[in-house]
Amino acid sequence: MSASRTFTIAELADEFDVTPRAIRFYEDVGLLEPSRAGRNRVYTQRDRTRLKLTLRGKRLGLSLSEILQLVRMYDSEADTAPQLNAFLDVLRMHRSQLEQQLDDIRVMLAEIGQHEQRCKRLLAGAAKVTASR
Amino acid sequence: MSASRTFTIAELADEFDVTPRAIRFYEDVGLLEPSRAGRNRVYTQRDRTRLKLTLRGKRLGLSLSEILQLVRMYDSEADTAPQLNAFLDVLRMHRSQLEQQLDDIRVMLAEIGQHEQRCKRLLAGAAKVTASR
DNA sequence: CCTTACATTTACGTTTACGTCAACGTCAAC
DNA sequence: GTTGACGTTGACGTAAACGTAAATGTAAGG
Repeated sequence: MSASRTFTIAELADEFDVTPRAIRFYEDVGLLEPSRAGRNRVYTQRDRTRLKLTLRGKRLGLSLSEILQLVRMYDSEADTAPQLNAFLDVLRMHRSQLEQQLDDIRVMLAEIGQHEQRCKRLLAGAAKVTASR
Repeated sequence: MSASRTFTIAELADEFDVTPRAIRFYEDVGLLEPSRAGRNRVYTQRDRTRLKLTLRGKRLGLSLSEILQLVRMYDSEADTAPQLNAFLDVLRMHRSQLEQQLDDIRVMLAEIGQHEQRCKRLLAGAAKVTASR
């Protein structure tokens, strides 16, 4: 029946390459809600998922409070029309921000490509010069 | 001969929607190097481009010092083979990081899509219920 | 029993990226 | 001549996201 594995703080820290301090901090701001075995924290799969979401958000430059809003929204059982429409607005905002980031990334990747080509040309030239001596 | 337009700090601040304070701060950390007309700063097209790069970097979650490294690298006239190879290494690192971000964005966009669908379904349902009364 | 490894809380320290005055210069407009 | 509008340089304040040290608990192993 695989009673839905649990994790220690060190296991999660190892897996995601963050410090226990950071994980406790994420709990402080409300992103994680581990249960306890005595004093010690016990993390569920849900917490693990939350942590993964948190780190993904961080990689995209979101602040912890922004991430918190997101996960709360996703968890919330919005059901009234005003709530749902507000929800949709937030989703649209985030989508447009992500698309802005996609653009930014495309531009930067293109630039990186240019520089790589230049480097390679220069290296090829240098190799010839070296070989000719 | 369009003597390569210049800009005041307020013009740039307006155009990119940042405060003059932020722009001066970017100068403090070495990202901008405006000339002066008396006491006042005069920004060139080059500064404008730098500012654009800076803000793009920020949107992708880079720190100002990381951005500084990038623009310095791009400006540098690396020509020796070791320099060029080091350069290529950095480029590869940044590329893989950007690709990680691409992945993250794809995942988040997919999630947003799911939630949007759910919202719309619920709204459609609510509309029916409302209409039936 | 003692050490080692891992956990805890409390609390202060640090870096980053500006915000926010304060005090002043300057040039045009009234 | 003074009033804005815009610019300047300090200098201090602040929010975010942990780092780091101190003091303590506790379970397992030798």
